Amino acid sequence: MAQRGRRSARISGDERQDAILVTAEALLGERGFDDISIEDLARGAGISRPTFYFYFSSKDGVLLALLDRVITEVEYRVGQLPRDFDSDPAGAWTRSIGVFVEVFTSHRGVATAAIAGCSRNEEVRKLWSKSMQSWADFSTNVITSEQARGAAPGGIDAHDLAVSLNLMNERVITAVLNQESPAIAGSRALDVLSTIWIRSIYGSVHPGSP
Amino acid sequence: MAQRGRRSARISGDERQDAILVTAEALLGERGFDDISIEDLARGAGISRPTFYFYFSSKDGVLLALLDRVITEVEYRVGQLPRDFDSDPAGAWTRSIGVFVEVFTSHRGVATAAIAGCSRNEEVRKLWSKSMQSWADFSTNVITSEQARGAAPGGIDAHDLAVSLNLMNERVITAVLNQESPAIAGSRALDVLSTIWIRSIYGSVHPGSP
DNA sequence: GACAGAGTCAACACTGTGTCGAGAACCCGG
DNA sequence: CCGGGTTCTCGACACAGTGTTGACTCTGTC
Repeated sequence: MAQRGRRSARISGDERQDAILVTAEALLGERGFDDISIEDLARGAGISRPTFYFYFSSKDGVLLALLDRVITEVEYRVGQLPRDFDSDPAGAWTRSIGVFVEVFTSHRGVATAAIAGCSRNEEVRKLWSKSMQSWADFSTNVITSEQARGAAPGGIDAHDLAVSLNLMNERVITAVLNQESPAIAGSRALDVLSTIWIRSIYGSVHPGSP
Repeated sequence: MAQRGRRSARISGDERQDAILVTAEALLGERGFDDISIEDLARGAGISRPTFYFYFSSKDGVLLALLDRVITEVEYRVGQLPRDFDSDPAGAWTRSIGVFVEVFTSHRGVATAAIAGCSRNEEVRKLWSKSMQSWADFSTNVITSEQARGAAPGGIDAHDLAVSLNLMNERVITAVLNQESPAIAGSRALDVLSTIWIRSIYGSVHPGSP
């Protein structure tokens, strides 16, 4: 059955759609989103420019699809993590932040294009902000319960703290990925970020030790 | 001498240049940079589109000039501040951060357009990164000396910490100005940011008390 | 073997950017 | 007051990129 006839005379729609995504992610690895035209994507996928519009309504539609996959990967990997904030707070925070660092690093082009795209496109902004919101909510809950059990001091609203720290992560990671200056060394990013999270949540250098 | 003759028959070049800047800042108050065309700027300044190019080489040139003025204002106001980090660390940090919050808030449109523009334009990026670098260097020096005099604990590189906190400020302030979600309330921003700075620099909730 | 639908693309319309070259207004020394 | 350089102005053009339209070609199905 495999390969009925000689070959599928025409490449299927799904393959084409995928070819566009693959081309886009590849091109995003070598240049910025703005320097990629729809023509480039179409050519890379072996179709003409108008045909591109059969699969995506715009260049941003492609970015949206790519971003969606990256976010799903983060959600999945964070979901796999143990929730041992009360037994090992420092380790638990570090592991969560580590997922972001790793996933965004392995999809550098998509991550930077998507975050830059937030200022330009409504839908990209919506999708990204939805995720940021869910991560911030998760952090808020953990911080609130750490404050409730007396492990973390009050003096700051848990939600404000959670949002600010998540925004910091976003910005610091983008700076690293873009090789901006100033930025910090990629190899130290995780360490630096978790230190700041822990110090500002627990108000002390070594939390957890009773 | 005032108003020699009847009036300058033609408006001077400097006035035109200024009219463009004024128009740009006004329009940035009501819509995003991408939604403003060179035509809009020219019309606002009472000139034709080609004439615009006599004064600025592109739309980004205008943004660059506006950003430059904002940065100068921050530098000036930070320079006026007392440098009393050893007698009142919390207050000193809060006052510095407060300058950023105030100046960027009062030039909301320029600030958000410029920061978004970094991902698009080389020169805007250069200018912004130069300033970020100088603020990060300043913070690094203060943190280093706080660590040296034993007021702040080690365990984190002063420069890494300084850069990350400055990037956090940038991102949190932009989120507030853009009314993003998640973001924090503008009225609490200064408080939240300084709390995070102080906790992560001093590793404790109340620094300075010997 | 014709019909439906999925897929394809040449050609077009439009928007915005940037350039060119001809000219108008202005300034100053002679 | 005149001539010549400088500053300033804009109509007309060239161009790149986006998005649309309408006709055409497959491919599987009844």
